[in-house]
Amino acid sequence: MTDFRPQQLDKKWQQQWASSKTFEVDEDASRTKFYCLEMFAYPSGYAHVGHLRNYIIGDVMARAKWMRGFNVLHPFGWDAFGLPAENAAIKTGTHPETSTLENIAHMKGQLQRLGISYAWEREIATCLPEYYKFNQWIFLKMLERGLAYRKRSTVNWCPSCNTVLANEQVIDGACWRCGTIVVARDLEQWFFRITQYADELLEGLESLTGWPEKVVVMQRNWIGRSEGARVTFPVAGTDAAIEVFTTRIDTIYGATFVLLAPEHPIVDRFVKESADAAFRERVASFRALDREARRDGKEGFDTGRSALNPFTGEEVPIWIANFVLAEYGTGAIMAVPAHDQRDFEFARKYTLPIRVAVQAGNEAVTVETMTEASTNYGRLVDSGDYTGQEAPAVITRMIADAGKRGIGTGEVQYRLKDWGISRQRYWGTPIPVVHCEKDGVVPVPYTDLPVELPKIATFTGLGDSPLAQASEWVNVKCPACGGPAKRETDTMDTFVDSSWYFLRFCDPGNTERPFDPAAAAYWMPVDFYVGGVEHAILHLLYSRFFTRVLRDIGLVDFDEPFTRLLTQGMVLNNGAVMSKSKGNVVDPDDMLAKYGADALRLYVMFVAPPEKEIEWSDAGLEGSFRFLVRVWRLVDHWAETIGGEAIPECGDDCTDTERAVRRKAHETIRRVTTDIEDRMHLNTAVSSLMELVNELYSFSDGTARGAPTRVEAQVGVMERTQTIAVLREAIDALVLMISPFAPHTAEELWHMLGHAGGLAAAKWPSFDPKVARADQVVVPVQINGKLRARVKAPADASEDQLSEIALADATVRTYTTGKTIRKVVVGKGPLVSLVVQ
RNA sequence: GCGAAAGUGGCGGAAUUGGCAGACGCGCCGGACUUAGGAUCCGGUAGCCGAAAGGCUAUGGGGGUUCGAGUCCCCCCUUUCGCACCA
Repeated sequence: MTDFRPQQLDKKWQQQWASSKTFEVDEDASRTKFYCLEMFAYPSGYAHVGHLRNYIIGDVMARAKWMRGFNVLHPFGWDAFGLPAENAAIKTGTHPETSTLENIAHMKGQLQRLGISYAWEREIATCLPEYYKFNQWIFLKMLERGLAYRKRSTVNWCPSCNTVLANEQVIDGACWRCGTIVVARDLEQWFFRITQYADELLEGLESLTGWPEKVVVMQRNWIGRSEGARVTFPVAGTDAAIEVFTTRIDTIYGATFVLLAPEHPIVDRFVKESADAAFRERVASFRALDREARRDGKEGFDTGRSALNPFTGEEVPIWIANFVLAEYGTGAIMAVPAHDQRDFEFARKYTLPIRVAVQAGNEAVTVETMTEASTNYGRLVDSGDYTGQEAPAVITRMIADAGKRGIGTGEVQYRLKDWGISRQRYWGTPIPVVHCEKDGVVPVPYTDLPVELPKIATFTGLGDSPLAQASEWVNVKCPACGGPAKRETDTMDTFVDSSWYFLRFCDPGNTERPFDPAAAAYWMPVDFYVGGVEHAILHLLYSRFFTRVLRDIGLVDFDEPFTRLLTQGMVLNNGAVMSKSKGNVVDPDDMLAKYGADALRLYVMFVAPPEKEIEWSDAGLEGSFRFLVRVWRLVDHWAETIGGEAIPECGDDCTDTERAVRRKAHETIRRVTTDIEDRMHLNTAVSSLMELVNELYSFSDGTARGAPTRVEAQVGVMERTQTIAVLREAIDALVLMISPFAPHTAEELWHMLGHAGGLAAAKWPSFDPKVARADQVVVPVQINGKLRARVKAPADASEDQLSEIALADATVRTYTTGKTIRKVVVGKGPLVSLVVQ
């Protein structure tokens, strides 16, 4: 008996994989590629077991694919720029670069101790100039194409992080990272024109059949396409006009007032022209409200002005309302209280007129009786020439008429905004432009890339942009005129880094371009992508955007970067997500010291399907460890006896028991293979392997103490070459199939079984349906819907034969004698169902 | 409020297309081996009735379709997640 010492095996095989470069790959046109990727990590310095789950999921997939003959790219890297390192520098004085590189080294060690099969020579870190040079390269390309542009705009400012946030980084009016309430601030910013791709990003979702529906829906909602019309309402008594966006132009005869966002530009004019100090104040106080406060209730006030409804010619009052969003549509709406719930509430609150313009449904809607807005489409009433016509056709007609009369036009609006990428931070990619007094914004020439981050010694956390302090770096000659100029001191949002890193892995050493298009053509798209659902919108949408931009630049020739997406569930402990502050983290190194990497890997895969959240359990881990010990003992027990035997041909000379073991082995191969490859049910794959082990134990009873086994107790049974061959086949298959989950143990066992060469070179076992098929099947018999008997039948029995056998059965006959058999159904399974009366 | 997913033993979870509900594991109970067992092996373990054979009841609740429903349809309850004035 050889002892199972997982810690030694971990070390031995990890060294072996590293020294023989087992997982390093090259393009090979003769082989089918498989690109398996887990979302790269922010190097916080320490990963608890909750962080490790998706790497294990990816590794199981990668290793299984490897054995199935694919050329597997399985790389890893670091999302290494970002706020936490800079915040730490402010606190401790440690330079972000120092702490980041240390953190990377530590976390890399953690992943290596888990035995994840990464092609480490492709490792990338976004904070290195070799990488971010190409953030800058892509930025310049986008600038050339008008996809990167500058605009002055109100942005979200986090007073705590001292930086601008993208819309997507604001959650419920608060900073996504620190939770501080965001305030508005006006700054000159860089934007990526993602809205130019809005329709394409939306349509592309249709093709993402390998993504969870949930994520597709979230993206669709985020893009938020809506078709409608822009209609012009002239302001009475002036040459000005207010444009509104509406999806319900069919209700325009019911528009009884116009609402403006407090920030709407025309409000400035009203304020300027107004002598009323109270009016000014109300405007100012409305503008000061954050999103949170505006949600509390619908508030508004009259501007004293009125607008002309271009369809009716009627004058309607103009109000300012807190719930009208300045950043959506035109920042102004026509209010139709009869047919919009929000307008209805507003009208009732301020007793503004309500007028019905559409009748939907059977019961007529009247202003007097309605208690809520009637929002369904229907037949128009009191709508001039359009009266009696029906939506949606009338909408098309009204938009066309508005166009002819020059009072409106069809328009599509998106909830999606252009992506603000400027960050007033140090630890990020410098934006490669200079500001020249004479030439304005001048791009840094490609030949001068990368614009390297200067070393800054002290981090105060005060001021707008830390880079502004590095005066030697800031002051440069203008690339265009040679005169004095200043570098841009903002850095890029780190989501830029992560929007194309998966492409860099295809060719991480390229110094001329982000990557070689030929390499990307071979490896991309990513076949299997694993990561947290928290990236369902931002990272995944930006990556889809970047992929299209790079396509238009000519670097890739596909649209969608990720074919199949798996969003793994979180790991909870004591009902909560693991976090240091909650004090419920489980340290992987503790677990490795106690049980080894394989038990940890196996447990995390077995306890629940990958996309579900799991609750950490020491007892569960212990159970997985026990299972590995069982496997170890089984193989150890038989290794010598069964060495060198060929795969059996189980003919008539095999016993029933032998045939049963072969059947179980092949059935397990079938189940594990489909569970891993088709269904991603890794938990049931493991349970199938456990069943096989149980079967082999009852066959061979491989106890630790060498107690007489059942098989050995039968005289002469071990002389049967068939027995040995059957065991050999089953045990080989077991070790092969367990290897993606428990690679260290499997490598050692494979070696013990006398196989030359590592498992990565071994072939996944193949399933033989002929072997898996039983000669006899047990057929359940239902009588009036209740299970009453089981009968034995030949596996290839026809439906008629099955009914015959069932009806002849003694138990069945106790239910049928003296009664009429009304119906006999033979179902899949097979199964016989009788209706008896 | 809108949208999505889910609800199965003491627990985590199985059940692939409508076909034997509870695989597999944890826990618990019993046995074997033992000076000992928290090691290992074997067996049992949804609930109720029964000595047993067996029967009855069970997949959040209520209806329906079907020879047959955890699975499909309708209504309701609960939980989780996402979105939340997007005109």
